[in-house]
Amino acid sequence: MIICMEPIEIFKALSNESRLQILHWLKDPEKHFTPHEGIDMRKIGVCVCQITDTLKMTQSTTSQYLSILQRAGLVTAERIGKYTYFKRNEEAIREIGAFFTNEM
Amino acid sequence: MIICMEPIEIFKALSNESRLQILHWLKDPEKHFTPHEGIDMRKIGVCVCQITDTLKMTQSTTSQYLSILQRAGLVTAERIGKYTYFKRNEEAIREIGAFFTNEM
DNA sequence: TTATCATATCGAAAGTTTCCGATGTGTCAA
DNA sequence: TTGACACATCGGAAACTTTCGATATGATAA
Repeated sequence: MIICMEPIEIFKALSNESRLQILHWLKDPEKHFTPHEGIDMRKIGVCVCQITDTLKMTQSTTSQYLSILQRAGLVTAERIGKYTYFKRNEEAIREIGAFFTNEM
Repeated sequence: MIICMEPIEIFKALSNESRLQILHWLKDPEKHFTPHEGIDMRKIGVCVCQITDTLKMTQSTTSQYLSILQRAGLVTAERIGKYTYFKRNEEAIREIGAFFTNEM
């Protein structure tokens, strides 16, 4: 187990339709977002404003939800210039799947 | 997918220390409960009053938590005489693990 | 049939989550 | 160096969850 998991934090983060939605969109970012030029969405991520648009909630709510997902370890953030790009933490998600299968 | 899953309901059910605890105890019932005579805890389950004792919360809370776990499909209940025996739904739990690994 | 035990359900106080608008902070371009 | 944009954070109203005690329901035994 490389990533330190707080199962309750993870399950809480996943207990909300919008956050589940975001995680799902980020699985296939090309389908749901337009890339910034020079940014590979799959490698770097998607910025908060694009997620805000797709989510149809305020920037404030989107930012909070992303930070809940980040604290749970489900996504990672990278700031480039004025944008912060979020992408799935596939390794952590795989480990949670394994945890569920083996420990639950 | 045999069992109909509501991921949000499942994650909500798992977002609570006591409910996670119950699910964990039921994995190895011999370790945490005393069997009723003639009842194989692994096959039939554990009654609400024993779970109440181990949980150290009221009967009312325990009963509600079990019913949340049941609605999420994580446990099943069987009434025998005046007792209701709850046990893990191993198949559903396995499917949730698979769902997590494949769909999340 | 009534008393008793096991369980479920109701109603409520306290705590948490959801989601917002307003405001603060970091970055870049003019 | 200021204006504008992207993002984070604060404070709060409404909705939901946690947990309880009281009470209802179901089953059995006397």
